[in-house]
Amino acid sequence: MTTIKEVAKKSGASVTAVSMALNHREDGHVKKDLAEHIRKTAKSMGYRPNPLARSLRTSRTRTIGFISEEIATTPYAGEMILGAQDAASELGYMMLLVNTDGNGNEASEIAALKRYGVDGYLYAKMYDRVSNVPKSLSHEHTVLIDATSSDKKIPYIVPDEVAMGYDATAYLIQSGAERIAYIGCSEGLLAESLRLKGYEKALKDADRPIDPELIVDVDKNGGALKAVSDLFERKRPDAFFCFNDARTWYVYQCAAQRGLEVGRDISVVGIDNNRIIKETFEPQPTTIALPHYEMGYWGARRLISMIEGHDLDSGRNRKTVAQIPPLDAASPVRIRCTLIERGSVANRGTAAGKR
Amino acid sequence: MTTIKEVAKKSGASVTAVSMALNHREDGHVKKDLAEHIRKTAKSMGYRPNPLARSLRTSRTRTIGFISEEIATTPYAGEMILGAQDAASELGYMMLLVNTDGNGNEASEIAALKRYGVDGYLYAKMYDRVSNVPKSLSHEHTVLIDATSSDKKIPYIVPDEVAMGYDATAYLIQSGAERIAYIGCSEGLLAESLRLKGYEKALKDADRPIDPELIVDVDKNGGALKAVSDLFERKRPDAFFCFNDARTWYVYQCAAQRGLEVGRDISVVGIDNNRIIKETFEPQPTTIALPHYEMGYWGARRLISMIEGHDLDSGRNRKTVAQIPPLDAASPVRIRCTLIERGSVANRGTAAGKR
DNA sequence: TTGTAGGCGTTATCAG
DNA sequence: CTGATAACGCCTACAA
Repeated sequence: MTTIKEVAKKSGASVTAVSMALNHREDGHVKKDLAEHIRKTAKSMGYRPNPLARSLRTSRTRTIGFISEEIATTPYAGEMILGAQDAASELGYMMLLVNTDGNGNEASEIAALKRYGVDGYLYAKMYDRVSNVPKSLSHEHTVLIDATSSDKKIPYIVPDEVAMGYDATAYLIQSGAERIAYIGCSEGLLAESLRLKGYEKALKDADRPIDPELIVDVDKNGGALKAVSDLFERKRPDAFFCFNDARTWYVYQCAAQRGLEVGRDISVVGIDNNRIIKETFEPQPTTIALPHYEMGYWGARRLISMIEGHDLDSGRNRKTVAQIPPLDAASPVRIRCTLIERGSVANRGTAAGKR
Repeated sequence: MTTIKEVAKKSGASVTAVSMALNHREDGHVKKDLAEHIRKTAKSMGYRPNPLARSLRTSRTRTIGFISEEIATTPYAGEMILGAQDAASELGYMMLLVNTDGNGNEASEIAALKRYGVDGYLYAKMYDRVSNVPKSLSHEHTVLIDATSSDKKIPYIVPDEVAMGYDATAYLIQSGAERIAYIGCSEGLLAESLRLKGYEKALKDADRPIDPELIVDVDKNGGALKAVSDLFERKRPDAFFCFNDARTWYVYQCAAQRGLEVGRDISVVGIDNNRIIKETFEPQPTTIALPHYEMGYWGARRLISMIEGHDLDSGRNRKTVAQIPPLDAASPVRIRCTLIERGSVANRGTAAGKR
């Protein structure tokens, strides 16, 4: 590891000059061409500042802590972590990861992060609900991901569930569907009521009636399958908006039992896509992708902009992000999701069907 | 943050004495009771060493780097990360996480980890294959996870695929199955041939013939379903060992089409368990859990033992681990997996069926 | 415009 | 046994 001192010696300048030049603080301190010269020799020597030494001095580490409850309980955690890591990497930050197991190790993990001097915290939940960051974080730079903060000081970032429901439903309407069913979830999740709200709004905006009989909340396994089956018999829907992939499965299953073909007789839009669905269903359901990657990505960027006290350049993220959330501090960020077409929507000669 | 200097002042000892006492290096340097006294006041002041300062001096950081290719491409990554993080946390280490995207950012991410001074590297792949760590890591403390190293200097840790196939098949044999089919994967994965080997060995050990017609390698979607369907017609197997959850789905689907009931007419043992399967199948397939958590956990422990140059106490891991791998440096570690019964095995009045 | 010196919190060396 | 003191690499007053 080459040090600042060695650069100084080689470039014939003082340590101060080198430090100044390397941090682009030449202002009225170091002559322009000397600064250039220093930077060039530094580069040629492959000089990289030692983050430890720098941090010890500045008490800033250019690291952020990612705190996740039960990282592995959902398959989405990986996406979120990846997004956050991508943003951190783009901005020259490192990410420290800790897991909390719900058994009270949270405090000690956070304490560990504090000791290592992270500049800020990403506090990640695994599905949107009203939540609070622990008091030990409330005065630190913190962003809450995938949960709604009740503490208005803490920015949070959640999927735009209403838009999901709206987009899915509007898409089905556009494609010419007549009786659009909503297969919801009986667990009382926040996402459930919000997606339903979007569904209803889309119908209303299209001057369609809302038929409560087309809306079913189902649980799991046999019971759920039966409930969906009953719906098929009762209302013969020609389109389905499904709360999640398990619900999509029930619909496909019921359709198969009746000899109905997805993409011809019925249309299906689902949320997210399990690997099983990818490897077993034909045609693939049209899907709204859950924005876990984006939540991680924008959460980390937001956090770092707070840390650095200024807005960041717009991200050059390699994944397509439907909408760049504003970075003004107060408001929550709602991420709009992307619709992925997969040919499971019947072409009824209309706009969406024709695409 | 209280510093060593403050502790020195309060306890009336010198900084040196405090440092010695706190690191339990009193040996012949600090009187036993003074050391005790120092430790007590340090504790009462809530003193915690500043890792940055310590690292600057010792050039050891008590951090490890977790390098993962495309963290989010499989749902298992979360498990692996979690396992590694748990082990690190237990042993007082922090984990820095970086992602490599296969587009050549690997070198720069590793360089970043190096600059931050991590003590060792976990190089994680997402399924077992023959692989090498990049040259930049070959002289560092490195453990390869979920891949077989061709460089014999690098320890690696992989699932015991043969044991998986053996256990699953032996279990089906014990439960009284007659015609045990193997539904494999046509992608040519290492896991595929190893699990098949286990399947064959179990049959051989039980003096059962190996019927090639009971062994099918299938791809995905419709083609796979048809192949499994043909197998049902051709051989009427009464038990199935499935390479993964998608294969399990094909079997359930074919059974349903024929009015066969899993757990009564046929027995199924699968690998791993997708959420869709959990929420839709009844009864649940008997499953062999993939050991991603364990690979992460034991990988990190192995790494840290290398870093510290000595074996570690046996882990008090909160998850049950089938077998504690030996920590002798040279050999690869193969993790034996856990069989999880879920009532999908027909009770034919035999040992396994009765459990 | 440049260079010197002090300090961030630790650990390690080396006289007392 | 004990306690100054010098590093570790970097930043930044402040003096030249």
